[in-house]
Amino acid sequence: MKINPAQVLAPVQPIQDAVSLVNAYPKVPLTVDCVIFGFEANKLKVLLIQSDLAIYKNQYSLLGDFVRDNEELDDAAYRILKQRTGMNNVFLDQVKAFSNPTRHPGGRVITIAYCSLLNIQHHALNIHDNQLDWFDYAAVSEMAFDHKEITDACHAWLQKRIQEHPLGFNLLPVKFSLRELQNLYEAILGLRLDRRNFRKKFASMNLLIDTKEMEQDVSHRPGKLYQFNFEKYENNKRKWTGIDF
Amino acid sequence: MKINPAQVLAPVQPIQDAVSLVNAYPKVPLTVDCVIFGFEANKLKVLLIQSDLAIYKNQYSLLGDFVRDNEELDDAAYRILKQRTGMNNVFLDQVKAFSNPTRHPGGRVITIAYCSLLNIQHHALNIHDNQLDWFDYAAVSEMAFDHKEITDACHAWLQKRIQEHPLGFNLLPVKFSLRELQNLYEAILGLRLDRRNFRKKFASMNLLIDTKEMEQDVSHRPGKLYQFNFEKYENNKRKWTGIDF
DNA sequence: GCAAAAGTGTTGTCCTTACACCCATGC
DNA sequence: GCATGGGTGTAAGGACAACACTTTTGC
Repeated sequence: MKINPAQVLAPVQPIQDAVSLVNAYPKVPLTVDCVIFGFEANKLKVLLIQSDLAIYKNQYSLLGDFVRDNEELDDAAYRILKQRTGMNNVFLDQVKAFSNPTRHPGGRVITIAYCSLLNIQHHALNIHDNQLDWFDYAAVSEMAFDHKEITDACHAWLQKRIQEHPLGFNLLPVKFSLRELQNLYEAILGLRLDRRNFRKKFASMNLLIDTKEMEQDVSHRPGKLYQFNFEKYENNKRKWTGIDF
Repeated sequence: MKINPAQVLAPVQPIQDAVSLVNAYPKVPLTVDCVIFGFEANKLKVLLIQSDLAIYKNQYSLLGDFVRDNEELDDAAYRILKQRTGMNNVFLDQVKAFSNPTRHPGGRVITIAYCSLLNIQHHALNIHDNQLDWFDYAAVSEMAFDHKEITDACHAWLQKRIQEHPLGFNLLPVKFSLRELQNLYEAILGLRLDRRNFRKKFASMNLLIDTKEMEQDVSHRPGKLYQFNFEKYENNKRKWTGIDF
């Protein structure tokens, strides 16, 4: 881009009317899309809906909606989550904006992707719509729009986050066994972890509360059930982790 | 939100015309804002411009612009960067979308924040506009719009990222001394690091190339100059870092 | 020779990894 | 009693934190 020196050096006229300035901006359709992860049968699951667009017949897409007038992005994502799952107080975090001009067949639509984690067994979970289904994340290879790309980005985000923050507990019941927790990490990270070292690691954190309860209805020796001590975690977060790359 | 069961169970009519669907979406003005960091005199700097809005007279704001029709967000951010600094090939990464409906006095504007890192001494750096200035990040307490919040979010993002990825080199000349590198980390992280351990850490990574050159024009014993070996880094990235929170 | 920063090693502690056996329960 | 996973300890190696003195250069 060539810069016109006269223009650069011209005295700046303050803009009196911010409203007319904003009205002169081009406007774009904006949506949020929620990548809703669950965990069941030792698999990471993702909640998808049959696409309602004819050109994506028989394909599935993320749960999304356009952003309403004066609606915060976080609120829009919560609205979708609540509407589709009936649940409140669900983990939700903004991940990334996707803006490829050809990502939507109806023309340019920019979307903000959110990652949500919820407990599939939660009593409040209420999947109303028979177009909705849980899919194995690992088995989903094709989706409508660029939703596969968005889902993969959220999965990568989750892999990294789960190592550094106690997010994973959102995918489990409030009370869980160490085996469930380890299976969760293994499913998300796609690797096997040493059982003794895994348990030692969590024991040394001192962030698991022993509920004094045991697993029920398992066909083997029942394990202890724990709760995560979010309060203690929040009070002891540290910031410096050390340079490492 | 109350769900109407009749509506839920009604057979889904595939939408034939994606274009008219998208045309029915509400549209919002969308901008990108670049938090451009530099490093000089052992301070983290941020490049700001005098606000052109009358209500923010004498305040400074980030470099931003609206997103053009069919323009990718990344491209919009690069365009702003190139236009304002004259530089290409600058580090740039999307950080977060900000959507508070009252963040812009002219009405609702959603913005996508980008973090950019550049070398203030780079020969190609060409600050055309006399409304533009570098400010100490630590000394900026007030900015137009929600730009202080955005800048702080990018700073927090940078603090975390610099510990895990070799971003910091973008703020330094291609050839730099270990002292410069350590000063950079200390400025960004806001803490003091042990010099011997810092040097040992980088030595043990084997990612610094000894240029066999020395600092010039310093009033003390000159240090060796190094380059970062980006190629080797890219080929040896590892993914598992261990659970730690 | 003095000021300023470069350059360098060791030790103790902690964390991580690898690895194997007995125990409790359901069937 | 057998299958299944629960629960546990140790030793070696690697990373990190703390710490002080000599060297080189400009002035």
